[in-house]
Amino acid sequence: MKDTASDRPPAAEQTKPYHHRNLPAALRSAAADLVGERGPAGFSLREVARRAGVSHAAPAHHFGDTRGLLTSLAAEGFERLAAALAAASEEVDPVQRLRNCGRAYVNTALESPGHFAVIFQNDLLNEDDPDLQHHGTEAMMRLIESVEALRDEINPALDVDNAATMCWATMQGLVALTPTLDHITGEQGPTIDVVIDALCTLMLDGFRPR
Amino acid sequence: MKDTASDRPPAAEQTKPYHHRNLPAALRSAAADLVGERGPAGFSLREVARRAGVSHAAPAHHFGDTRGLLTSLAAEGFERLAAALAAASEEVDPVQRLRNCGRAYVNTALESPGHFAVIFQNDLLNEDDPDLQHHGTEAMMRLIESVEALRDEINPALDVDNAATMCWATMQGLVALTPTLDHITGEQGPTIDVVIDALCTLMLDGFRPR
DNA sequence: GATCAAACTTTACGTTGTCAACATGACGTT
DNA sequence: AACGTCATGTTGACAACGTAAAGTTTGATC
Repeated sequence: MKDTASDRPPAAEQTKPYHHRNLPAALRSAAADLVGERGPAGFSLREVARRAGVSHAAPAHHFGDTRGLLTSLAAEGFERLAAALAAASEEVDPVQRLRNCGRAYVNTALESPGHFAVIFQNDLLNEDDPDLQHHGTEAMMRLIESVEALRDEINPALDVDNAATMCWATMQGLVALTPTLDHITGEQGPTIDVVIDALCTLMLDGFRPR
Repeated sequence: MKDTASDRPPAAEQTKPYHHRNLPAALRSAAADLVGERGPAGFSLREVARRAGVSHAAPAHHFGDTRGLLTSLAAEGFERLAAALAAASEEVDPVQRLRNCGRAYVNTALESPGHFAVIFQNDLLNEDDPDLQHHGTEAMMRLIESVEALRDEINPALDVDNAATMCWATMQGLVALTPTLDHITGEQGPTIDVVIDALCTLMLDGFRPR
């Protein structure tokens, strides 16, 4: 029964902190997989523990409770988003830069479906968690910077906060609704890429002075 | 114990079908309240039954299981949305009409938070439910009709499906994200009404020919 | 090498969703 | 009017879940 935990004594690649090399990350990963497969409703702390190969009470020592784990997952999602937006912001042309941000948002969401399925579900999260707020504001700031660059380029009167909120809401709405709308209209909706580009064009035009 | 169910023998307004005058509707109402209070994660079949004053297994006879009840709730949400969009579509000016639809969407969402909290959570719903699909397509058709009217007025080349998807995604994204964004940015975000009107203006301008 | 705290397991308890069995009321048929 | 039938609602049971408490193992530090 106990050889399973000791059959790999060497393989010291990382500074294996304790028994498990990195349980919190493993649990986050398993949680992301599970939520990605079954959605937030199909999530179960015990199932996550099972997939990580630990007992059902192990997660509590790192995340406290279910909300703690999902909050950590959401924070990681914001972290990935912030990184993707930062990478997309290397483009010098402000117009192209915002378009890159739009693509980066949707790509990140599609690559991390488990993270983005919980990111805006406040009833599942500890909204006051410092990590969550930190990475959330970081992502928002990346977007705001891109909108500011756009303002400086095409329209000094552009309301940055307003425009950034519109961008974010539009992107997230698109990500969240596309499957439902496809199903409602009979799997026949327009491709998400097409809608994204159309939306970016529409917003960029709209942000210009009259 | 049994007088509570028989203290109102007359008052035969509706053709009270059986014991309870209308349990399915009462359960939907209780479910909407509960989801509105605690979010989908705080939902519980037994708690809903408790609030409706019936035993914990009563809902199963009408909705099968939890998914069945939430699916019915979502269908009712789409029904309300379709009705609101229909009312908003009485405006004759196509531009003002679409703006009305935007306001109607957000108002309906704010008036029925429980319904809209589950409407796009596919992991909670039976996506193939006939009622859900019926009212969902009905709502979508109302929106498409308004976009068609706009196309006929301002731009014959407008891609209606694309534009309608953009409108819907934008509105829902706004409704879903506003609380989170407010919290992230420190309760300081722009009012939702302002963002809505700005978004409508932006879209309407964007839908015009170059 | 003994000690201590962190990491993990085990056990236990209350709640939940769902199922089967049961009771009750309404309605049509004869 | 009696009866059978089915929809309606209740009761009891069971496995899975989240969480807390107590116990066990492991790594680090003195």
